[in-house]
Amino acid sequence: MHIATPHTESASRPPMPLPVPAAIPTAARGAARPDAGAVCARVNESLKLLAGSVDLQRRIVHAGDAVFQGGQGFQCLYIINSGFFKTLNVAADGREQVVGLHFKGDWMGFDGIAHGQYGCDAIAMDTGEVWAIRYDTLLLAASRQPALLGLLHAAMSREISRDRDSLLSLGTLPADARVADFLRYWAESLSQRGLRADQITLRMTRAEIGNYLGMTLESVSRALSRMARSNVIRFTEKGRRDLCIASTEALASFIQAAMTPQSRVLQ
Amino acid sequence: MHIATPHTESASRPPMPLPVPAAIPTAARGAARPDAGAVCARVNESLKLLAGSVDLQRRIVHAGDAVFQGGQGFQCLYIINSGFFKTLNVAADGREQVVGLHFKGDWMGFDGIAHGQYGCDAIAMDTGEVWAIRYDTLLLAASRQPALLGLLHAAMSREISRDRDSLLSLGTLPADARVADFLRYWAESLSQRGLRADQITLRMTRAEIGNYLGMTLESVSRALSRMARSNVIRFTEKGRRDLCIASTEALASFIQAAMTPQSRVLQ
DNA sequence: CGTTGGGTTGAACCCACTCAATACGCGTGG
DNA sequence: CCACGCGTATTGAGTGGGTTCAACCCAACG
Repeated sequence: MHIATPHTESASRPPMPLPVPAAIPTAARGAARPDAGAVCARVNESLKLLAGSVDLQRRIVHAGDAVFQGGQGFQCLYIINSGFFKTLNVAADGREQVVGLHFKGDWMGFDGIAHGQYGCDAIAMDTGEVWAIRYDTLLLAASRQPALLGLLHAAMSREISRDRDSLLSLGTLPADARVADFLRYWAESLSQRGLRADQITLRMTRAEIGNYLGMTLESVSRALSRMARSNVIRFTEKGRRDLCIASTEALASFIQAAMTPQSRVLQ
Repeated sequence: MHIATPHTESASRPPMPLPVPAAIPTAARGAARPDAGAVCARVNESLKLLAGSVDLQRRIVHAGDAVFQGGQGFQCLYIINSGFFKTLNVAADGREQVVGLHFKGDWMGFDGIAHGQYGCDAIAMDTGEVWAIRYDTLLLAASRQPALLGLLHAAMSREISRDRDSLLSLGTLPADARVADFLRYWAESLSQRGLRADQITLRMTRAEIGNYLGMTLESVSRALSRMARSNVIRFTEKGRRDLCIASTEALASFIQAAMTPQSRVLQ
């Protein structure tokens, strides 16, 4: 695989540098992960900026409420101020799948911009607050305050990156590793919002988790049981939806171990 | 791989406080698919608008060339004027997967906006031409010509929708159906660009297709063989990478048949 | 020619699914 | 209070779809 030559252009403007390094080491590729504190600060700054400069409508939602539904006419983007949300994609033949999990500071509804109507359902997983911002109003405000445009584009860009990470996980990891990676992602999202990440309460049933990860609820249950047996996680006495993560290193090594064929050492 | 329905919604509350139509019929959800002619017109209009109002650099690439690479500093967005491209996502531990296929009129590089560096590799699958547009220059031009912003946002929105459709396919379809759906998507993309969609030449090896669809190259080969045996596709005499699609209806019914458990009727 | 990369097909294995039984927590109503 | 139903979770047994390993074919190419 060799880099394209910046072809000699006829009507090329003089100052147009295209820096293309010859090779990028694999280690440096995934290194773009910012630390939790910085992300937390960015989230709060963004929310403050939005609240101070755009006309928005606050909305309280409860578990099971739909913020919007697929097929509904697009008008608003939604920013999460608090709570946990999932987006549900539905195919024409009825297949449906959870395709995204969303936390404080995340935006929802981007898929409505192109088609004029939302492409999936956004469902609250517990009580929370979302800010509805009319897309046209946002664009108007952004023309006077370019920082708003930066927020919008960064949020869309992050969404695309995240979806591709999900694709990578779905396509290359076995079931146990997918479940572990799901917990890692959830914990990382919490810690990036300034919440404690060692003790997390899943807001989804095993069936929902399995749907999100492309497997059955039994496989999810077995994976969690194996992780508990390996002391990677520990269930609290409150129920089987609250669990403690011993250490992120243990999680990572469990994922790595689950990827090798001869794992399944202890059931 | 059949998944239990995630709609648990046990906590259904009477009020439903949002301006949400009570129920959206499943048939109306996926009905947002515009016809091929309209898409083709939109693509050409967009390219013309861009070429006429933004400072861009044309670049010729050949099969295997990288337009940009993950980890490289973000500066430009790339619009495809001709050719076929794939985007490759690479995890920190070395796993890599094709996460997107891109055709004329598509944009690439969105994932670089948020993190300041690209998150995946963009590779040409044959000879083609991309237009490089500096992101800051584009924003500047958009401030005087809001239509440019509309193009950008629509392209990002479509990218997000497309990624979610991929997630749905990976998570809910068995191997044979995924391969068939891949062909359907490819043919649809061609027809939306005004190219003939009944006779397509795959620009990927079986291994690449399998990687994109989360399966092995042998499974891809077997799936294609079964489709050929079922007269859903037909290989041309030129080689095993060119094939004819008998009819889109046959493709759709093959996908549907592959989803039911008791398929595998004829080997 | 021999070599190499891509593709197909068969056989055996195994991970994840299906089916099933059991247990647990919770709200409801007798 | 307990009984009951319901949704959820766990675990086992058996099956099957997809993988792994292998052999083989074919076209391109030096």
